[in-house]
Amino acid sequence: MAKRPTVYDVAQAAGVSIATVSYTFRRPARVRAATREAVLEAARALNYVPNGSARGLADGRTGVLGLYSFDMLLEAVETGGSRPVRENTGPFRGAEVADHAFADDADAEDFRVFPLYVDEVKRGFELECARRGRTILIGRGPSGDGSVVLDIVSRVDALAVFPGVHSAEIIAQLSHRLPVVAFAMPYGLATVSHVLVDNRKGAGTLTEHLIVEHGITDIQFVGEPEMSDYQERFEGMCEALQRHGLPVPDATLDPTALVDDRPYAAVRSLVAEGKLPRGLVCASDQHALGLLDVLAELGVDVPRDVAVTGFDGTVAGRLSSPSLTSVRQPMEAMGRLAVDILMDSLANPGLPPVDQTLPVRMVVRRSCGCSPA
Amino acid sequence: MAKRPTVYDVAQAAGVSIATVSYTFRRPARVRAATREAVLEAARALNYVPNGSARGLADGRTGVLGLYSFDMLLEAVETGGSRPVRENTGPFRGAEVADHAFADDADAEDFRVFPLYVDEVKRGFELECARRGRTILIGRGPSGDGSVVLDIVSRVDALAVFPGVHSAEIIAQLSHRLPVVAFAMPYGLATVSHVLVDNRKGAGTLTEHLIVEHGITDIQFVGEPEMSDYQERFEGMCEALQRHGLPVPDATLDPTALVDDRPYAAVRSLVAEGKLPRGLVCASDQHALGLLDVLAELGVDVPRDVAVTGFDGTVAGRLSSPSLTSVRQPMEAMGRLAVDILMDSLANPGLPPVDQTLPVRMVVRRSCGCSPA
DNA sequence: CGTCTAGTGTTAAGCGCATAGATTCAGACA
DNA sequence: TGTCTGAATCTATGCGCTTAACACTAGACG
Repeated sequence: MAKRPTVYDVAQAAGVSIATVSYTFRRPARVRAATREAVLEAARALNYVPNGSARGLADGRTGVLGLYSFDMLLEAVETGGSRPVRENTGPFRGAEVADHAFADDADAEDFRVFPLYVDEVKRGFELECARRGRTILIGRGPSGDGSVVLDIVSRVDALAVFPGVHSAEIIAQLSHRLPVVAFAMPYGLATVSHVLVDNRKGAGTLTEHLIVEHGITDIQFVGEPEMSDYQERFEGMCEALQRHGLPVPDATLDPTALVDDRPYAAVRSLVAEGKLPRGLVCASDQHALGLLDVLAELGVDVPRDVAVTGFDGTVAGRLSSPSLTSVRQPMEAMGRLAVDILMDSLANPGLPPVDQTLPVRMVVRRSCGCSPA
Repeated sequence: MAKRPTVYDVAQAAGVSIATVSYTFRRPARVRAATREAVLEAARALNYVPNGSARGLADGRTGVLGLYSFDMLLEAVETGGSRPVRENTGPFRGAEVADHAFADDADAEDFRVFPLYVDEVKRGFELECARRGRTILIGRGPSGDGSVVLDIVSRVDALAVFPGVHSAEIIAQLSHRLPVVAFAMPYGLATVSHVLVDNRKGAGTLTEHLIVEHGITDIQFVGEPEMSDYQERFEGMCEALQRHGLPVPDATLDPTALVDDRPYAAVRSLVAEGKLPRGLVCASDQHALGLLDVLAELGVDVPRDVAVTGFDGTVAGRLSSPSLTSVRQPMEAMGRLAVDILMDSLANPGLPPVDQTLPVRMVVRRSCGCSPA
């Protein structure tokens, strides 16, 4: 690779000082038209591109927005995602891949692992950044570990994060160095902005649908209570039950509990005991899909024996059998909104963090017992 | 935001020179254990994070891989993607968005615009980078314009690009400054590596399926010939026809040609003249979906009146009605392979660029006349 | 004992750019 | 002609880090 020309080279070629070269690019108005042309001409001839690192160092900003995911993959597996995600270690050799590019195509083909909720939000973020001509630095890492995200924070002006289970502390720390917006939990961090959705209302709407349209009166919730989003959805369900004078479960069915090394222990035992409720509201589409697998395995028919609902509105729920009644989040808008918030914080430092909650919308499909067109 | 601590602060706190601080992080073995601990302790206490820009400037590398798309969105619209993509200008206001987050939910909901081919490849790229603990700089911009990509090249060590129609020259230029790998065309650039798929074989397989399984003997190709991938697919189709002694069209049906401001002029007139062939092999799933819309509008039934095939194997083709018989590209593998190639080039400078071709696989669904399970 | 070596730590010189402040220069004006 | 002003350009410094080169110390070894 050729040595890259610098301001010095351009300055020499144009017969000016490096300051003039810099001003030509950063504050063209400050430079006489003729001089400016000469500089641009020289730059063009030399194929000059300003060095991003040097710029970042000199003026203290990078012009880049960061997007970091505390990895949900592992978590997806743990929560009973049907198929294990590809092991994330060891070398990847291109030469070898050509021969079995479809080795685990069952995964690739069935869109069950992509695009997930995160991916659609990320897309909104990218689209909005592209619209504004901004570039994005993307990274991801295990939920507990801060090393990768630290590598990022020093290269971006602001950061959006998908929090993991154990990331609250790290996120709080980051927010002291640069503007941070978190998708969903952990809210309550006073120094972090949040893009949220109306979890309560969403879960409530689904629950009422089961009650009103399908006459179901015994409903339980599948999801880990320790995630605040899930907690809110659980509460939304409970509130709806309450409004209708129905019994309210005092705990969720934790899908991560194992029996014989297999997830959904609680559901399995309910089935075994013949005590499965008529309705199961799940914390996410991923949970619901995992649940469908388990129920199929146990010979329980959905929706005949039990109605199941998801949350998110991912493609996977549309492709499953039966297709998933769910609540769709405005993911693209969420991603765009995050950019909006970050740019605002950059433009007006000192602005306090903001929380914005977006609406969700029910998507009725087959897993609840409806058979839409 | 608090002022960020530097090596100087850490050095002072630990009672050593800045060199020792730097070595502690870069070459721990060079520092006595006790000293190292002291430095790490001080760094921890101060919440120190090395500045990425300074590092990049000092040692000439950033540790970041770039991924750039010469924007396909506009192109997708032009080629008759059914729905126009959101206009990409004007401000985006978060405050307002809350009220109509689903304003154009028809788009969001029907996964027709996401994930596309590019998105799945990008995912593979991201996964592989995550696996290696690398961060990615992502950008996109209009096909003719180099300004955004230039902003990127000075911040990354190597770059993968989705070429646009008019990007060959820019890409060639980039490849003189850093390792570049291009997905698909424009190959022929001697300084650029390529990740390719077997377009000929893919299109040939589809064509033979139409011939052998469905007894179709008149087949034409829908796609712009100026893109070399499409050209190869066209040729693959022609070769298959030839092998079976069938007539070979001498040109493709260009979907961008307009009649009354509407795309697919060629197809429209064939229909009007009652000369529509029995088989239409499309350059991509997007083309095929656009075509399905047009045919539906014209009252032509697929697959009864005409068999249609796509290329790529995107979700959209799975959700369309009828679902799309297509060829699936190993997109995740393609993305991973690109990372592999770039890392190799970085590890062994001087290595010549490589071209790697991955296999594709036919996915039979309903648009060809089959009715799989 | 003097010399060498390996192990540690420090000094100092950039990396390429932005920009405050100094300098120069060309009118404007008295 | 002398002075003042504003525009155009330059000089000089620093952003935070890496690293070659050097300095020092404590054995090892002849």
